[in-house]
Amino acid sequence: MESVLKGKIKEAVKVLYNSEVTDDLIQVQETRKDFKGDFTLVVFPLLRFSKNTPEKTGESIGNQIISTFPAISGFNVIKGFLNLEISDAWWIDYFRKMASERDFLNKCRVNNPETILVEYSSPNTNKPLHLGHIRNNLLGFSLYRILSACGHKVIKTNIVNDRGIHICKSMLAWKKYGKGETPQTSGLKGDHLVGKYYVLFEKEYKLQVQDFMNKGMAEAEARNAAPLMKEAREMLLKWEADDREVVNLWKMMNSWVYAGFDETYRMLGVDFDKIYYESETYKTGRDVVISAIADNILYRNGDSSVWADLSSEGLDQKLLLRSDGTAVYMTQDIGTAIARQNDYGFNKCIYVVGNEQNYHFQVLKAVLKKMGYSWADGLIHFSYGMVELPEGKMKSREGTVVDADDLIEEMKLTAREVSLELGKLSDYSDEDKEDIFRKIGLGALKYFILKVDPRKNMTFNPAESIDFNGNTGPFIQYTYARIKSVFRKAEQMGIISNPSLITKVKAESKEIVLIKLLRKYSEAVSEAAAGYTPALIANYCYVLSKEYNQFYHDYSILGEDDPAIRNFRMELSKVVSEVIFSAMNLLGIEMPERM
RNA sequence: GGUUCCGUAGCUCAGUUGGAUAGAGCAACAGCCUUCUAAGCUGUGGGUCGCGCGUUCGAGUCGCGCCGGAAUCACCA
Repeated sequence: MESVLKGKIKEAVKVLYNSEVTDDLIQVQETRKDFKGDFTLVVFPLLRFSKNTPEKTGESIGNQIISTFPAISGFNVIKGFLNLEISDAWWIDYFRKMASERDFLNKCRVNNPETILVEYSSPNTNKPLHLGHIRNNLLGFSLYRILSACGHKVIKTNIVNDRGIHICKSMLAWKKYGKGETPQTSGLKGDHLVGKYYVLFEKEYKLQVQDFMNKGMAEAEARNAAPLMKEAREMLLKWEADDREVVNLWKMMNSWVYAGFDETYRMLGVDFDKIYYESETYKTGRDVVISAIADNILYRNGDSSVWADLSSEGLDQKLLLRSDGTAVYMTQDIGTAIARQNDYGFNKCIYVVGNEQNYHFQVLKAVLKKMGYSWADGLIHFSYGMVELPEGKMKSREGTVVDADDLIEEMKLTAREVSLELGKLSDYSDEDKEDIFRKIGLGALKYFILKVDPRKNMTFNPAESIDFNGNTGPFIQYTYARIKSVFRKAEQMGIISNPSLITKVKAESKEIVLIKLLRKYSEAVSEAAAGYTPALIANYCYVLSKEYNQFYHDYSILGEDDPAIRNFRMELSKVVSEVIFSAMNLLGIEMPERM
């Protein structure tokens, strides 16, 4: 419609002022709610052609268009804005096509699909997932759904940081103090069990450091000298030397962690197509780095450490191999990126990683390009903001970390409480009820996180539990469940709607507003994909739900006597429910049929 | 100190490529269930868009400078 309209305006300007206008001067936007009309032409840029006042210019163009374009039923001019009114008949006809063809779900498909890897989650194997990981996982998974909806081939991937000194710490503590404790014997989830020993290590280690410091040692020295740290380092060396006992312990404890993670992922409803392990990819990175020295791309320092000089790219010197030859984080990310390009030949690889690593990814890209990998242009750091508590950053040392499993459980409990209080599900089996509680609790959590612009830091206040009213997941789920309820009732009454029977009924303004909103769905998905912003879809869902609830409140659907109007309202409701379902699905949020 | 990001109502957040009188929710207060689900709907109050200058017919949005906050600048990950 906009492009047709722009064409007409262009014609009108030519007829009126004998001037060819470039497209960028024709600014058509949706008319603001508080004015009459559907589309608004901003006339200021056209004054140079009309050589007249904004009001007169608007009048002339409006008159010219209304006489040549039947879809326009009227217009008004306020200041420099020409508000064009589209006839209800046109909107209803538009809706009839939309409802009949049901093509609103894939209008956002691109012409040239790409192969895109989305990396998200990226946990360490020494502690359970927390709220920050939840944001990460939800963003990554939603991005996968959104890009897939646009027709891209998307591979969900994860990089597990399963090696290094941190995991040796948990292993060592378990060996020393664990007395053979397992998830089975303790009843603890595997990741929590391992996390417990990581915390225990830090606690004992701190005591040792303090002890040395009390004897007059400097802190840095004490940290190095503490026997626990020495032992952990020895363990790491043994691991790198493939020491059988250490490797077996490592495998066992990691398997506990993975079982724990899998459960959290299952609860969150996220999964992966391909998981990479740092323990496997760091070697590739190391080999590539070493061969790049021979090509003079990288250089070796006097102490035999290896560096990249990125000063010509406006960056700094970056270490890639330590003087003892071992790999750093950057090295393994180089290896992983190359492995992924070999495995999938991706056009883009999107890293869902917190904004604290902005510099890291700038360097990663620069190093790969320096090494001659032109595909490195396709590496994209989807940098999202931190989740903070009212008193600031979450700190594991101070025990202020919000545990993922706890939070999920809490959300389900709250959903149960609210639901039971409202008592609308009394005829459901316990199993069905629990499933609904889960959908609502998780829906509230996911929406709470995804509705915020990913780039921004966000605040989570544990004291005020996540809301179920207003701009929330359950509000949107409720809107959906209401529509479903209408159709259950319709079935009982034997009323069936049919999109092909939509005729030019007299529509209420709220109904036209809904049609306009539905029309914008694919646009919202495209924009969310282009800008990597699931929040746009969340906001779209809210606006649509809010508008529908007003309509629902003000008008009767099944109680409407005029069969044509009833049919139209039923179809309108049905398409709204389908769009809500589909949009929320892009956020990974499930919809209950009743609640 | 260098670089990057952020600053909108008491709180949590929206705000399209610069467009008209800056919007929601929560919290507070006042209403609406004999009717398709009240997890809803309606209304009231609440703002120096951090501050200043500039570009423009027009700036919450763009540029520059301050103020405030965050991240990063490791032979950590």
